[in-house]
Amino acid sequence: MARKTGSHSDITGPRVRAAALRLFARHGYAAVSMRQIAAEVGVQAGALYLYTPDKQTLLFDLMQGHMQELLAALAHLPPAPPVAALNQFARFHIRFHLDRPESVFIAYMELRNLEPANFTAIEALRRRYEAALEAILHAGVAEGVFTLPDTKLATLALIAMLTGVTNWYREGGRLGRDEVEAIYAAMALRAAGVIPPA
Amino acid sequence: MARKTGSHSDITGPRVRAAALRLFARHGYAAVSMRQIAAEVGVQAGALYLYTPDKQTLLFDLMQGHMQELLAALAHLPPAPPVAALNQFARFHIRFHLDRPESVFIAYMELRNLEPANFTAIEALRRRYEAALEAILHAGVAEGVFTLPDTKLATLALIAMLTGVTNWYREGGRLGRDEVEAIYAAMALRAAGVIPPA
DNA sequence: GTCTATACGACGATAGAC
DNA sequence: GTCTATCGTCGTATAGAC
Repeated sequence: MARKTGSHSDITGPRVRAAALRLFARHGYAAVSMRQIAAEVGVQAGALYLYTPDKQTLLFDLMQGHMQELLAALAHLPPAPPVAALNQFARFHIRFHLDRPESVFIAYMELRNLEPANFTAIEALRRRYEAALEAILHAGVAEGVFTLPDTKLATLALIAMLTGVTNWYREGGRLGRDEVEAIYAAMALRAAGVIPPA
Repeated sequence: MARKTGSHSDITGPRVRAAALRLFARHGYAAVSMRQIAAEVGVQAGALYLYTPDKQTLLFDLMQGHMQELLAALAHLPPAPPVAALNQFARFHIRFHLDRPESVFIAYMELRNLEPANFTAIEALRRRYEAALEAILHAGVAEGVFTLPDTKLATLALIAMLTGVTNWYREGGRLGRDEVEAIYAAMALRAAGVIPPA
């Protein structure tokens, strides 16, 4: 807040993205103006265009970054047999999403505000994530440990259920993150037809 | 399209709401202008204000109407023991939501665009719906037919799973509505810890 | 790298003619 | 009941000073 001029290109860029993330998540892409983002960062509106060619690209970069981070983190999960893999996937999904409520909100709600070419790119990333879960379900059905009439539909149903956690979870609430993770993972396993050991 | 003037108050009102519903669902409340709605109806922008005091009220009326319709339809389900009641609820939820994809989309995505007082009113209606499902789950746990560590959390997880159907279902796709209903209901029952008879 | 100033159009909403 | 015309504001994006 001290100096008003000078060289800040390496820190102002991330701050622009952070402000856009917060504001888009809270009010929605269409409802947020470039002037608001600039005010949040502490610069004038015109200065934003040093860091992004336009508002649409700002949205796309946030969404693409989120999806790439998600896929990169997913790739670090160790291989496991189907039941353990589904349990691991569910817990990973809950944890990852609870860590980034704002990015998640944008990734799911602002799809329709992407221009066609950008939408296609994000959809492709989303499908790669879904394919990872479907592979687990498919393997489990093949091994006879899951009971699922349709792995494609089950994939979408499970992801919707797990992602729903972001609609209500609040830090410091009745349940801790580990408890929430455990309960959701157990429900996911049961939904897949696994009878739990206990 | 024929006559440009005359008395239309009884049909123009519903047409305004229908146009707003379609446009809000497709592009989002904040991204839709009163001029666009007017163009869709075939009147000038100023004429819309004969049917709604402002844009915000238009959104609120759509959401409130949707939730009231949902609760009214829910109230017509016959009483049943927990397992049958959950099966019936899941099928009802899927069917109702597939019948109104646009209203559903708005009801879930435009909450943040409601002014505080309107938000509170819609939230109260949503909670009444959730309470109906939780009552079923609670009764089932009490009778020992459901295995759920937390009925509140399970309520939200199940609703998220079931509502997710609207994200991908398209008329004329691979699966018919009855099949989708059956598969989701079976997954909901299993997630609640019911071991299916088959 | 950030500022001020501005171009130009669209916004929600209203007033008054018909 | 709908129109045209308009108010005041705000939108994205750009130009040029420093």
